[in-house]
Amino acid sequence: MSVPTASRVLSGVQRNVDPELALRVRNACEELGYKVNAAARALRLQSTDSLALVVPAIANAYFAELVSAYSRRLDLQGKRLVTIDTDESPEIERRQLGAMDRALVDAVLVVPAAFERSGAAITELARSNRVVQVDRRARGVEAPSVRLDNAAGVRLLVDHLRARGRRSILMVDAQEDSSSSIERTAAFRALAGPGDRVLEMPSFTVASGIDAAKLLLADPGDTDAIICTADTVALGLLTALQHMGKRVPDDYAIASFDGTYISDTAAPGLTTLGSTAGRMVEASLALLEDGSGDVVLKPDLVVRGSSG
Amino acid sequence: MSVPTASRVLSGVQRNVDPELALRVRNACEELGYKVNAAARALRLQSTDSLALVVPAIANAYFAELVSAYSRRLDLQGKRLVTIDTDESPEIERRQLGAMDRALVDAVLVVPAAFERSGAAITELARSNRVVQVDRRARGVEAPSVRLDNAAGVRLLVDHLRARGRRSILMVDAQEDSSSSIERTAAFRALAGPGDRVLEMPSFTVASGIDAAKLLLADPGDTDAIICTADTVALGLLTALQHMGKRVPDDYAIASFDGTYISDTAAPGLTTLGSTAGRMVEASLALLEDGSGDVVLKPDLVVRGSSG
DNA sequence: CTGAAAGCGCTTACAG
DNA sequence: CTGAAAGCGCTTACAG
Repeated sequence: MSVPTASRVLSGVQRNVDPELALRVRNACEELGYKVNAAARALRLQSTDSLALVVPAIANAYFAELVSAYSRRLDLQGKRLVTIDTDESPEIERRQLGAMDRALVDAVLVVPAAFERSGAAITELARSNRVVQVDRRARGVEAPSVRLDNAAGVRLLVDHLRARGRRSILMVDAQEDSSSSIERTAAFRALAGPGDRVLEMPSFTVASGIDAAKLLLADPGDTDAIICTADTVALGLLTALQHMGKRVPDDYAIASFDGTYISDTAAPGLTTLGSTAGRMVEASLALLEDGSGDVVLKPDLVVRGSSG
Repeated sequence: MSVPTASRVLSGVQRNVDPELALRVRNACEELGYKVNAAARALRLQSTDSLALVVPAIANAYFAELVSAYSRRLDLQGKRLVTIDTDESPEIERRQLGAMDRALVDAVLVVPAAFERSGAAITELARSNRVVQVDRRARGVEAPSVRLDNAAGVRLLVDHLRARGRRSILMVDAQEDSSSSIERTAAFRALAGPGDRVLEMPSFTVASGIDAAKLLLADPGDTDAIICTADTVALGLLTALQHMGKRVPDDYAIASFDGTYISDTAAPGLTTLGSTAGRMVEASLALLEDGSGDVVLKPDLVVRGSSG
């Protein structure tokens, strides 16, 4: 019963081993609590069965759902997903990506923390690892990407609100330097009329939504509709507006982007773009195989009570 | 310029290297995009600088905040945290823990998916890795644990609601087989009077909270106060009750357990137990050093508008 | 200060 | 079917 034999049994390689010997190997492992050393295996095989997913903020429902979608999908094919939270900080992201060796994960799926400041670390990482940018891009990075057609999403929401008779739309965004924010505000400004405006909050959180409601009521203008670039923000805004005596959708129609579970459970339900998590997962894993190009996903509209 | 020299430079070991040689090494690495192979390093050193955190559901705000707290804390000391989502499934948990080799992470922090069915996999893992159970325990596991004093938490909430004049309390829990659920419902039943009751929902989600509201209004009894065992559930319940024309806290006082950002942003704010994430992180990392025993954290009460 | 050598624990041609 | 040997890429006594 030699080391190579044990290896053949344990790694399930298709080379016949005497069944009785194999059984003895398995029993011995059981008894001794022996497990194959993953580092040695990775060193020898030059591959692991795990992928890394790097997200800016796991507490954001949108990213939490993305993590779940990847986890379930990869578990199905016997792979592991390790998730890293960069806390929206390009510095933490740089340190984490720097430590992410090809030897530990077969590939890295990254949602860049920032458009301007994430590029260098991701490009550096892409020198030695397979990398796909998910949901956002960073400036100047060659690695393939999967993302939403944000301009189309904005158009869908704006057209919907106008069709419902709304005249003055406020877009509530977070001034985080992300490619999706940039694309969304640019598309909105291109479509905007004189009564439309943009409000930049500090972060994609429920708290920002609440603050946005206060700012809006302090300077209501003609606004009769609101587009939030994240469900968490929309939730805070909706709740705060109601708490301050406003009716949704009567006084304010609200629509949002993410299509997370939040949109379905708010009261009234939030009109949003449908979740793209599933398609994003499939497209990014396909890009990992194939290797190049950018995938842009078409959004669709899910109408609920919040938009009237 | 030999391999050992490069190793000394790159691993920053305290052995003097000629500064000029060191510089040449660094330049060469820069140019070639060379990075130390983490698997080889782990194999040689028998340690990595990363810990694993295994949680049942990252989309649950409570766990999302726990992940963030660990991430920030470990980033500070130059370590990495890899997070694994088991989707509340003991089967996924078993596969993930089985693949989690000592060679890949220095230790595993695990929130068991289930009380009864997680024990075997965690015990098995503990044969070869340092393991600490966080927030929940699994039956029969020797590994140390950090958790909330759930009985004290229940007492705090019940006493508070009674002091506010409430007579009939409903506890809304999820029938997931977790140690915290078990401890909370047991403590509640021990304190309960004839008008108090327990409602078991399928999961710790906003949707369960909404369903709980419907069930409650279908059979209102004398209930005038509700304790939710998770903020997400409380949020769904609060929103749904308001939507169905009930006033909080006038008709129903609500209190919850987790103390996540949700409790602070609901309208009215949720009375909860204060967040223990920070203390849980510190205590669990200390246990990793020291090694044994169980830490039970004392809860405190944070009173907001939802409890009257 | 620097390099040759051993060894961490695997897997896989290769020889038998 | 089975085992001896080489080598994955590191780090660290050891010798110089």
